[in-house]
Amino acid sequence: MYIFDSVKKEKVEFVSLVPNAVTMYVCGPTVYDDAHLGHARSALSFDMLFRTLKSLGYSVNFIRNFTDVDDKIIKKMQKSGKSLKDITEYYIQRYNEDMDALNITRPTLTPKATENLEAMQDMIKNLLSKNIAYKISNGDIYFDTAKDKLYGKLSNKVSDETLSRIERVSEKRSDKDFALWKACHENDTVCFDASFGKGRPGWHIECSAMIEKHTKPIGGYSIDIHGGGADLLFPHHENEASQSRCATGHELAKYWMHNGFVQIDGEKMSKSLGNSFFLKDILKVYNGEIVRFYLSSIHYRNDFNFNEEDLLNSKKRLDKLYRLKKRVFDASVSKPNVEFKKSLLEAMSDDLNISVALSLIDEMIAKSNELLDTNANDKNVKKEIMANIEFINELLGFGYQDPFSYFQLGLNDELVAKINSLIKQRTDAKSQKNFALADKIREELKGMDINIMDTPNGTVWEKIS
RNA sequence: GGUUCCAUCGCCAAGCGGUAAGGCCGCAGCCUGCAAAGCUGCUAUCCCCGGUUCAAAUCCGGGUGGGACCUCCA
Repeated sequence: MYIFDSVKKEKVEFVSLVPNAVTMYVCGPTVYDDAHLGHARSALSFDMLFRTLKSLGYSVNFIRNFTDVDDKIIKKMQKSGKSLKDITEYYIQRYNEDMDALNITRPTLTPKATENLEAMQDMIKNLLSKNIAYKISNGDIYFDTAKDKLYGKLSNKVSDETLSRIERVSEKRSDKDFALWKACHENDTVCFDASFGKGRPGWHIECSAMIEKHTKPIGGYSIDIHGGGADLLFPHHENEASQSRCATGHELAKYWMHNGFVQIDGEKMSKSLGNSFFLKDILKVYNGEIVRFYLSSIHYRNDFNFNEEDLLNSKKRLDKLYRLKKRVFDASVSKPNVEFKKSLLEAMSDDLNISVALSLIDEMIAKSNELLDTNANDKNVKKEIMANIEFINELLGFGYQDPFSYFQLGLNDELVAKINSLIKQRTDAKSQKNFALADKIREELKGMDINIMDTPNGTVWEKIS
């Protein structure tokens, strides 16, 4: 397995801390709103890593957190009058629903910040006792970045210019110091007790504390892989790495991986620009698997430019897989083709090279169709093809639907009945050599986005686009 | 301003020093009543200029043009 380490900035061979086992931690969402395309991309990227590692035989401990205490959530509380728990539980459920729709595997552990306050407080106490953290007059506790000689080595991004952009708090020892604990003020509703004063945790401390709590350090590292969106490298991951290093004496992660951003029609997607695409809006129009296939079709480190035209094009590629599946649907599953399985796994083992993987699948589809053209009833051929598709699903997470219902997505019973009736009429017309009428009916179906195909076993149809 | 990534066929997109994968679109053929689907074949010398090398889309230098991060963000 080779992965691109975004700290070393090069592709490196992955060697797990413990043989045959991997611990990976990915920064999850702050749950104050519905999940957008960016959340999907991140989850999808690491889902594919998760699946690939498992297929390679590793037992994988995959942790992804929920940030369920945060200023943005508090703002939402004030606006809506709802409780913190009402808001976060709702959006956690929404997040899970949306990710499930994309067939994203649930991590082995999904800790919440509010359920790990003790671990955070322990780490803050630890840092205070070492005089690496300090309290200012309003009660806030800051991390003293000057105490960590390695601060900045992760993102390589801490210049004076950069610092001038970070929020200035006069009592901070240095502008780069960041909050570990934000003290309660008179009107604050979200307050947790701690020996060093009531308050709530800063953002960065939660990941460090949860990793520390849920994993066992080995070989100088807490975990094998730490992942997240490209924007998190600085300051979030820099700060995480620094506070963990200072608190525990060892490094946080052996490898760091960051997924690229999603743009919409060439524009950056962000809350402030107001062009944020919620997953739920897309899922109303397109089946989750189609969205998954599209979003995963480009290498995880590249920027992804989302647009509907490309989505529709990528769907055509997935259609071909399902047409093949239709041809073998009645076969049981045997073992996948050895060469195919090996090459697919090899592609994904090369820093998740999905493009090569997809081209291998296209190749398999063409070969299989050819085989079926000449050996239509060879059970062993069919079984192997089914097994190939099954393996694609295991490794890449698509191809799992019933092939017939896949081509009927978005249709209700009434429409299906009408389509079948039209096809019957056309078949009758054909048998009477009334091709003019048959073609007219075909046109009518096409107007309904229905494609028909005459096969030796009768006329079959598909919903297109 | 600092840091950083990228530029490959009409569109999407691999490639990581050894002579340009794949998909969409298009064209031709087989198949078909005609189609559709499927199969087969065809379609690029890699933004520009230098350099290193027997050999560069791939490495180095310089341009040009985009993007991202540096503020909450996946």
